[in-house]
Amino acid sequence: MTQERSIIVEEVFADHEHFEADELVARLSVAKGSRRASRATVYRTLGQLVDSGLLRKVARPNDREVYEHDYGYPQHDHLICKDCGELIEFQNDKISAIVEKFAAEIGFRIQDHRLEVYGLCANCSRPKKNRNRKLDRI
Amino acid sequence: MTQERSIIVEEVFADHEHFEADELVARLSVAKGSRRASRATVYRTLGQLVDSGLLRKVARPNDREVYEHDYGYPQHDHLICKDCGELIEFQNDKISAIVEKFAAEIGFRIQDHRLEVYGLCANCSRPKKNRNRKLDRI
DNA sequence: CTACCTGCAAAAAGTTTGCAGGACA
DNA sequence: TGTCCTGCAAACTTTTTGCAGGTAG
Repeated sequence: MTQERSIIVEEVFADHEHFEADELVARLSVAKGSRRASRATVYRTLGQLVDSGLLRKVARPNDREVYEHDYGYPQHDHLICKDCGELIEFQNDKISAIVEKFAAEIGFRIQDHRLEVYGLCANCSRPKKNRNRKLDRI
Repeated sequence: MTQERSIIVEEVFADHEHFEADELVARLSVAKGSRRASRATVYRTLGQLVDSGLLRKVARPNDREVYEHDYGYPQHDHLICKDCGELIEFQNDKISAIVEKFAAEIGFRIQDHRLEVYGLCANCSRPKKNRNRKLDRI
């Protein structure tokens, strides 16, 4: 356990938000009381946290892997807003059951799954907000 | 409609297999009776086919986008073997229904979804075959 | 003391894009 | 003829890796 790993783990588990590797790198590349960590170390440590089951990769909305806590949290999936990028968690006992039944029939051994539902969140699907958004971009 | 686009479309819709962009590029970079297409054109055309709803991206098993026909084919999802990479299609009326119900409750407007179930296919989960596989790699 | 870890910078892998010339209609 | 398309190569993005020096235990 090194200083770098400890600051990475602290930052990752400070809250239960979803995050991207690059964003974490950005937060950790500015020194916090002489503690910081480099890009390479952040990626290496994230890989270890995933391997050890503390984190999992949940989606890839913009070609960047999104991570979330996996230890002690129930299985769930995500709705992903294509406009603002928000991730909404949702529970799914039945879906797992359906998938498991099918897998059993064909002898497939499930390790995990990933359900990504794309669309527009309540906010972004309001016409007026959408129009403002588009104008803002010009 | 150019020669290049027509050969790409022909190749893509020649069968109903899943495919990766790079593999398609490889097939099309060798001339077929003076007809071929470059990497850039293949990527550009694939993007258009996805936008127009003829293709969709279904998974990303090895950091490469996997495409399949979307026009005229029923909604389905995939089991993905982590060992051999095989994609197994499976139908899922109930899953869509469950997701739609939840989305409706929170005002989320679904556009599409992607369920990727990872694990080992019947073949690869047989202990003996696995052992052979590992030895083969050395 | 030894093994493992870090940072840097360069490499990788897949995909996108600028540009100059070429094909479609 | 004008516009859109193609091919090449270079650019880009995210993530990984080689290497030389540093830290944990």
